[in-house]
Amino acid sequence: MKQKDGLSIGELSKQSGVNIETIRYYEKIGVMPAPDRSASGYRVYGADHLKRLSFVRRSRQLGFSLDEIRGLLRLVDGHAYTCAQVRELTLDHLAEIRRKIADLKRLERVMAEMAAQCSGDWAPECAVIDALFDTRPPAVEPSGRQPPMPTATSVMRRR
Amino acid sequence: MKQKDGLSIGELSKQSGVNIETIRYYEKIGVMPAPDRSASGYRVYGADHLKRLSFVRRSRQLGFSLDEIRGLLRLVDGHAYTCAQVRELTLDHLAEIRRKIADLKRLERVMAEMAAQCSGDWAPECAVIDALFDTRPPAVEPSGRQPPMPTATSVMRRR
DNA sequence: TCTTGACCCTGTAGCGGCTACAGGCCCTAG
DNA sequence: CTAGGGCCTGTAGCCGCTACAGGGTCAAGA
Repeated sequence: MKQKDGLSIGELSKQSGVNIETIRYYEKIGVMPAPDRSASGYRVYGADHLKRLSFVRRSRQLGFSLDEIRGLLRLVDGHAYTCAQVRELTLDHLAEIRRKIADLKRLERVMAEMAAQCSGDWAPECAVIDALFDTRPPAVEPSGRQPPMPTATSVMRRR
Repeated sequence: MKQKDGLSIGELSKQSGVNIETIRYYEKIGVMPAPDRSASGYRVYGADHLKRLSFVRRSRQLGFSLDEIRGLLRLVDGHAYTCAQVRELTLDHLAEIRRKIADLKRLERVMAEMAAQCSGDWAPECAVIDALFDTRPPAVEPSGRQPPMPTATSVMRRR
């Protein structure tokens, strides 16, 4: 029953580096097209699916949101994109990345200053805590509203 | 019925700069203690609540997760923290921020290179799209698993 | 005194981008 | 014929909020 280039979802997952559950999720939200099914209902993918999924993965790694990726794919699918359109999306995204870097650098400076106040000895009063309890408007004012700020804990959980 | 220092949730919100809904959320998840209630069931806050909420707000702005903030507050509440403990949390967090900056700088470089390839003229083939379709492992390998990557769309929605 | 409107209450559902089940079916090797 | 791996659907959870719906309360003005 195996057709040429017919990949199971597991094979597609391995070749693309995208989680099986994520592939199904992409299908559900319309980022990936629904593939053919085998007689028993298994998804069967072709080379085009692999190509598209790689596109999605790479775009995600570059920080594009799924919504932006949908936009890019719409352009590509319609063969109706101009280089200028794509360039604009790219530059928008680049600006966004630079804004985030600037925000994080401000954070870095404040945190480093706080840590520097800290002797490291035991002490009942701590400069960091004092600084955090300081109710004055903090030195770090993000350039926009701050993004969800993806939590150092996600990393801490990881270790 | 107004007791001295008795703040309504709306007043607390204004003075702390934290959204009303967010204050109630903090109470629900145990970051803020449940305050007294007026006869009619309204929350009544005191100066200590304002202080604590400011602490939370400031810590959030510095990128601490609510889980980390809970940790800090536990130390503070127990009066059992050593400066060294706090310092360690701070330095962990600082390292995390620096990691994110490094990741974003890699992104910035790749995106800038892609955009530079782009003439901006109309063209049926586009360097950016080509680069995204490139299935080779991308030049940008985040140092850990990449965080949720809080989407440029949240910004685009904003405008 | 009554009415208006601002405030407050609880509870639930939604966002993005997955991940992790539960409870099943299918397929192949031993 | 059985064990195990894969696959299927559907739902619930993660974080840190935000936005309702559908009520109760309170103070100022007519």
